[in-house]
Amino acid sequence: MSSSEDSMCRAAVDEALQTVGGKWSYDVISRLYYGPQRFNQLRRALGGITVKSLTDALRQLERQGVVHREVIPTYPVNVEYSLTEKGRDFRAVLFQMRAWGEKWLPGEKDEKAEG
Amino acid sequence: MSSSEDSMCRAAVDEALQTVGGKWSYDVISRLYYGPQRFNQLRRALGGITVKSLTDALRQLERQGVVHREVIPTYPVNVEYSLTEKGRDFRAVLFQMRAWGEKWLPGEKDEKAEG
DNA sequence: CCGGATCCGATGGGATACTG
DNA sequence: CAGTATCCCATCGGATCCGG
Repeated sequence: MSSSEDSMCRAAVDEALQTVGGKWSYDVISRLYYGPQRFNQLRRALGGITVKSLTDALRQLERQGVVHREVIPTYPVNVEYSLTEKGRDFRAVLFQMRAWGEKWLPGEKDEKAEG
Repeated sequence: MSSSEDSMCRAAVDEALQTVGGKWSYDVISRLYYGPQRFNQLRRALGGITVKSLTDALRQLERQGVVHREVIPTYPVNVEYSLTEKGRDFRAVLFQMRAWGEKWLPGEKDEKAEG
């Protein structure tokens, strides 16, 4: 495997960063792990997020193929958002982030193994 | 144990996001994996990064305990930056990001220089 | 109910000048 | 060499109005 390629590494990591980089990206993705949700359903779940912020976040995730957007032609229109396989697969990244964060969060760990 | 806590999950993931969230954070960390480096050494390695951007990135990483800053009182002053254990441990996160990114990057499926 | 359009304040990153 | 201080602009995120 490529062990010293910086450039291609960059692009791959960048893809992940764009996915969770936004302020609400993580929250949106987290909610969608519970299953498909409609727009205002997400809005309510995320508390004080504004329409534009949520739209932007969803559009970004959609462009990356992380989120799938399905329009259900009822009246009024219903739009359902769900995670794609790529999105579900992203759990591994979040999990790793969380593991690292919890391990090194300040103050939470008293035992400072001096090595 | 934390199996379904969203809030603490958030804090942990947030810690990771703050670490790589900045535009240059990833590049700085990557360079430091090669070993301790001085300020201008980093600057040159990172190409067109400005003084302020590099300073900001390093300060942020320093605050989080990811990077260690050591002043060597020579003349002129030398300052050496290196990764802490927390920083070195972050490789797992970057690795996971990279793995996911490479797996799902659009169209870039073909492998290069396969032995 | 979903979300596009627009204005606005906060923030981040870059360029330049100057200092210890 | 290693920054600090300052100004500037691009982008982000939020609020509001409006249309499908």
